[in-house]
Amino acid sequence: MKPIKNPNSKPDTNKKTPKKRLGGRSARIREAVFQAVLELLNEKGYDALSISEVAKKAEVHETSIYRRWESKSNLVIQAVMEKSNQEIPIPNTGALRMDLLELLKYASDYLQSADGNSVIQMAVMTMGNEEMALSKHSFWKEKNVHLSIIFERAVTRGEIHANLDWSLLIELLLGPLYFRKIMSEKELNEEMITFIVDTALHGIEI
Amino acid sequence: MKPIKNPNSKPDTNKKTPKKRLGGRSARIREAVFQAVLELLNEKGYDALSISEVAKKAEVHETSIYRRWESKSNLVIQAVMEKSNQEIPIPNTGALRMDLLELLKYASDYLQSADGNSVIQMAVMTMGNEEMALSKHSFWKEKNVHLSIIFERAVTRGEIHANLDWSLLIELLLGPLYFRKIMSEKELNEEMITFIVDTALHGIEI
DNA sequence: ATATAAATGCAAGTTTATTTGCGTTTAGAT
DNA sequence: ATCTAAACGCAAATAAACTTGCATTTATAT
Repeated sequence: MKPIKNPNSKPDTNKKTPKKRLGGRSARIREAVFQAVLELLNEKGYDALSISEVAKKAEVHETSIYRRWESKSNLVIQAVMEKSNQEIPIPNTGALRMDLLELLKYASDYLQSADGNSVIQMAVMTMGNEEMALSKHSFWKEKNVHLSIIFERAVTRGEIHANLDWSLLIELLLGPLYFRKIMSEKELNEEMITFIVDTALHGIEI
Repeated sequence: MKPIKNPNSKPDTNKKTPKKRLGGRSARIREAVFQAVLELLNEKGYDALSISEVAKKAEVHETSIYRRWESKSNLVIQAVMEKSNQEIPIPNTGALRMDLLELLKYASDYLQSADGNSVIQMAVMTMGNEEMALSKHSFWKEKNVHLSIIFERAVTRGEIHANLDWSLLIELLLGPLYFRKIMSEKELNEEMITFIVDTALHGIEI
């Protein structure tokens, strides 16, 4: 017999919220579904990705996906954000120029990988979504703070001025990579990286 | 993936080719549909946009849309590309720095408008689609060529070397704007534009 | 003006996406 | 070990997206 909710009952002030299941089968399904989403996203792009295909690839019933994630966009965003949560390795070569060359090499490889593709697609999808844009922004602020150590070390070594706005510099360095990746068919190669780093560093008067 | 039909493609040289109708009712419907697409794209975003809604808003039967544009993605990219086909006004102030400041100001305003939003969404949407990516790439190559006049004038004035790779420079200038627009909630302001232009110009040794 | 067939409208179809009801499995609590 | 209900699988229903055949309109060539 189905329990009937009494509309006159007092609101549940206790912390007796429904006990979510995070382990076991639920966790396995979550992983399998996210994995399938990322593979399909890279294979066919967001537009052509279908829930039923995800279900087939993850060997999960599609009803389960509909009930847990509500919509395709929500599902994809969850999958991509979890995947992109890995920390960026911060180079520490002892010289700013070399650090930046390594950083941009890493960023290029990433952008040209399946995961990088997904991250870009997700970033743009969330442009119109207030709530999801918030997560993305704070996510990027964290990355930004994380990258600042490169510039702090450079200040310590006396390579740059302490009052340099390094967040602007990061945008100047990474922006062109994203731009080329989105707009052009050209690869993100050594020549481009060198041009960006050297122009930027010379530009800020090193 | 579905075969893509491009209504804008030039008639081929074969004499037995069907004679396309470009004027009258066809043109009116085309305009009404594109207008509806752009409005709905800004209102609800790509994901939530449906052909039937477009048909209703444009007062056209949805069958006509399906037959002419084949797919949602194709329809949207055609509409956005036509809209973004307005030529970029090329500044001609007599000095490269001022030209670039004006160019980036224009690009910023555009990126922060409804149309700019659509263009970015489309650009990313088409990353996974071979055929559509081609249109986008040649579209951007044209823009690139169009922008080159700024640098040709600067060479004539002796402001930069003739062998400067200005397509790389364009990526360095515009990339950061796109990057901030996609990843951050910060506005594309004067400070950023000045930083980009001055760092770039100083970087390439003006 | 007339003829031709391209483009559209309309009324069906079909196929894919999404929801719902219900029985089964199982994570987490006692 | 046992109990409870969250999460799942399955089948069947509904809704939305897309297609097709045919009649009508109309852009364009003659």
